[in-house]
Amino acid sequence: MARKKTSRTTGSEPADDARVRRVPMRDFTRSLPMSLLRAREAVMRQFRPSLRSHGLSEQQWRILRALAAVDAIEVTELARVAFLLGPSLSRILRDLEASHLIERKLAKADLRRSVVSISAKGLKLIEAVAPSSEAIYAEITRRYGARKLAELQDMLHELERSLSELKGAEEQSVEFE
Amino acid sequence: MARKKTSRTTGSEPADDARVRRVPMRDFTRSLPMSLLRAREAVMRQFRPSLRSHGLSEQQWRILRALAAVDAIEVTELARVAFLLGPSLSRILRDLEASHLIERKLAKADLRRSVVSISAKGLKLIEAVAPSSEAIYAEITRRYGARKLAELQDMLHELERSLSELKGAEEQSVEFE
DNA sequence: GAAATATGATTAACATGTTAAATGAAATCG
DNA sequence: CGATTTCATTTAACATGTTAATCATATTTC
Repeated sequence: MARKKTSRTTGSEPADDARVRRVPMRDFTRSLPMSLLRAREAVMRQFRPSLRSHGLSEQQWRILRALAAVDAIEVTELARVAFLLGPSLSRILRDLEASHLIERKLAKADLRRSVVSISAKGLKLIEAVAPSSEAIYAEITRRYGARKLAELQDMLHELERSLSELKGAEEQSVEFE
Repeated sequence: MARKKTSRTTGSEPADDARVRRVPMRDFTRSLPMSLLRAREAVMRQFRPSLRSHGLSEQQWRILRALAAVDAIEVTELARVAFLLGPSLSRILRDLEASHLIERKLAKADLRRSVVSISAKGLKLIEAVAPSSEAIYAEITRRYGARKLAELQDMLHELERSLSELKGAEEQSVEFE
């Protein structure tokens, strides 16, 4: 029974008991998801200008880098390593193919599958972007500390690992609705 | 063993045997942005089913929680604490208001600003979601370890802090084009 | 005080995230 | 075999991310 709307008068300072949080929870600005989101944004903010100057989105860059590390790869596996959902990947591959940065062909053993590889043009683009990308990464490492960075990565992977078996607490208790 | 692009007359690429990576870079699947992305996804995967069962998106939940902690807040400040861009926030507030989960009024001192607060219905929703949310957070803490979790948070904040002054390495060298 | 400028919020346009449905091909069942 | 089921990918629909543009109000400048 919040009575905040009753005071549409000038007094933004309510005369009632409102004004303090009514539902005590952890300070969400310090929650783990928020910390991870902000940290990631702080990192990506460093890379985006460089990528953008080459006309690449963060996701396109992930895909090209994944492709540069292999000869060819199936779409499903590419989704896994680039950490993209199928529909997003499908659209981005369509555009990358139209830009001639990648190439596709059907897997002859299984016509449902298609196999993707990076083109010469795509490789050139990576070669153009890589120096600044590496320089930025080096500067981040320098600022934060190489040892600390490695430790952070270990802790992040351990977090991932420790949650990998969990199945989303009580959705079972509601999923029948 | 498919050597797919041997027949390309791209010229610029040497005729070396493809199939291995040609552009040596760090393994991007272990890059800091990817580690942060995967860790965050592993965490959010735990919360999403519960939120979804109450018809809430992750962003809507962030907004409601931010509003529950204050009496009222201006849109710009809300964007800052909920870590959302203006346009996203604008759309979500429109929908939350239509659902009567929040209320808005103009700031009388400055008619450009609007002030948002959570409604009684919104508070009830938070009270309904909070228990499972807290339980999930507790389980994550239990699995990963409370001390380790606190340490991880510290390291994430320090990463954020150490990058806060950086301005995006060499976009200056390209931004005039 | 009127014109110019700056600011807060929204809208526009397009890319991506996300879930469900559709499509086409392979595998399995009968 | 033929029907059904499973699987890989795409398409559809809608929410959100992201940058630019717009709109209304405030502030500044002259």
